[in-house]
Amino acid sequence: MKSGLEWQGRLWLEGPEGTFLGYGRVVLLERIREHGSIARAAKSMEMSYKHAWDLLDSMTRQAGCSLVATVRGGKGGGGAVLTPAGEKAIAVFWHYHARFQNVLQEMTAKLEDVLCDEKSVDPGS
Amino acid sequence: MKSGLEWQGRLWLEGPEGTFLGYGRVVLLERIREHGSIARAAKSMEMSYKHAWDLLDSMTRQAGCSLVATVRGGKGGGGAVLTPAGEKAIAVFWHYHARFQNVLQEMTAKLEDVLCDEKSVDPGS
DNA sequence: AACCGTTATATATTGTTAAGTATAACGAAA
DNA sequence: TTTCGTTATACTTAACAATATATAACGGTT
Repeated sequence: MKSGLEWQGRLWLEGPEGTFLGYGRVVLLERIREHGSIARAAKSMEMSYKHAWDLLDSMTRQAGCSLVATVRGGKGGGGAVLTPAGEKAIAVFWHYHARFQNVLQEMTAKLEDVLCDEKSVDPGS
Repeated sequence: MKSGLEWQGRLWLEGPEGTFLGYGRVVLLERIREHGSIARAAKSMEMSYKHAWDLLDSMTRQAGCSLVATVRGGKGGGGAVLTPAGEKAIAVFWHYHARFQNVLQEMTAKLEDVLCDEKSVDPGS
């Protein structure tokens, strides 16, 4: 990384309605697992409840099943826990995300120096 | 791709000020090469001139040299052509972008079916 | 000298995305 | 039956990004 530049990227799983599973959505799922409610999960990542709910709604519609099971009323007012599908979604995403990051890192390592000196246009290995 | 889902991603080269080189910026450079002016390049991709100019300015500052050489006044009012650095930027980006797309395609091919049935949480190979 | 389409730059407008706010329904527990 | 914090939903406001518009400078050509 002689040039001070590095390859970066975003990864998401594309579904029929656009994004199905991406970084933010997976973090949201993890926060729900951690906090036991959509409201507290959203607050913990400075996201509005509405936005969080919309994301979950989008995921649920595209997955064909709920990734979280919600409860209204009752002790504590209700809450939300991950379904097995929700757990799997997290695991699958991080699995591929790790690969993805490795590729970016390799690409950065191979990135040769500078554009500005009068050299060839060969992009490298 | 049994599930109808596919991995998608965005790739960019990160510099000191954020994005240095990404898909849209590279297409802009190519359009400048094609049209010979920033104004026509921007119009050809339904981008405002200002936005195009800002992108070029950002690239120039981060590269440490101009990726396009501009001329004001004169025949036709002026224009812009790519510098060798600009040509190299295009070549480098597409080189890595192709790799990147290959990885996404491989990942999609390995993506196993569905989240919703009661199976293991194993993310696959 | 006047003209032209461009670069370069500033300011205003639009449009989109997310946050903010409000309200109703929920239902176990006190 | 009242209370509680939540889910679920609608509506409003704010933040941001990009477009749109405006203006000056440029300099070869006519």
